[in-house]
Amino acid sequence: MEPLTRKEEEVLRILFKLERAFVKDIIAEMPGKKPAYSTVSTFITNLMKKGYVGHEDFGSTHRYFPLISKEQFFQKDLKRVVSDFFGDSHKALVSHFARNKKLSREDLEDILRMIDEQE
Amino acid sequence: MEPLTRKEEEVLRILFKLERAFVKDIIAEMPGKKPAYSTVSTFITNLMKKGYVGHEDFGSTHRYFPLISKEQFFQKDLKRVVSDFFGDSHKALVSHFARNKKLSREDLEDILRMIDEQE
DNA sequence: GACGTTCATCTAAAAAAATAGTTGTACATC
DNA sequence: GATGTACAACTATTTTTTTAGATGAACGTC
Repeated sequence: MEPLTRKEEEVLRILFKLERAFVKDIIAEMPGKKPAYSTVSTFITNLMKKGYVGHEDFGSTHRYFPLISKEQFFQKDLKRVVSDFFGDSHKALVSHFARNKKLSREDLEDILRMIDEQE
Repeated sequence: MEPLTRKEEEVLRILFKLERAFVKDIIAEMPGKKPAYSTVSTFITNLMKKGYVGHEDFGSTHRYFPLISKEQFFQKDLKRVVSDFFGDSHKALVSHFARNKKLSREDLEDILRMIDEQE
């Protein structure tokens, strides 16, 4: 799939968050100084050309939504973090969270139970 | 800290991997069509100006190394994945790994033991 | 049905990023 | 000490990205 520029990515992330949105909704979600309507509109057009975004007609205006899943989109980031930072060890990543108190004993026990049920 | 361009990031990631490297080592690590020496050299210069990279003299040449930790650098990616993809739940991320068989029961049990020892 | 508003689309401009040529110096070799 | 090589530093060019103005259509409203 064609790579995205930074701004295109930013818009797509907002679209994941909003699920479905008009251009003005996207602008509202953008932090700091708001870009011009046509600027954001250009990003959307590019995202559509590249196949990441679709739209549905809503009167004479369009409502946009992502065509790929969050999972697909974040996979490359996740992979990179796991491979480059944690040396390809998922376990190392989980340990990191546990050490930094982002995960409790209870959370992990819940997940173990989930594994058991799966089997 | 000043943001990096895509290529600058790429070079910094290679530098994390190699730990210490000459320009030619970095080029060797770059996939696909190799850029000119001076191109990579420019990226390094930018990384130095922005404070991400340092160098030590080695005869008349330089050996470069990262000035920030991997952890610092990957933190923003990790945060983004956890917040945007897993809705700020570290547990959701770990469950995801478990479901996709990236983590075994044994791994999780090891980590639980680690938590116990910590207390 | 004229007038204002909202929006998509087209086009163009400005800014930033990527790329590499050139130059001068240090060092090795013969 | 002339010649060649390797490299840093500087500069310039090309390409890509970001940005937004202009235009015209659709729609509401008075």
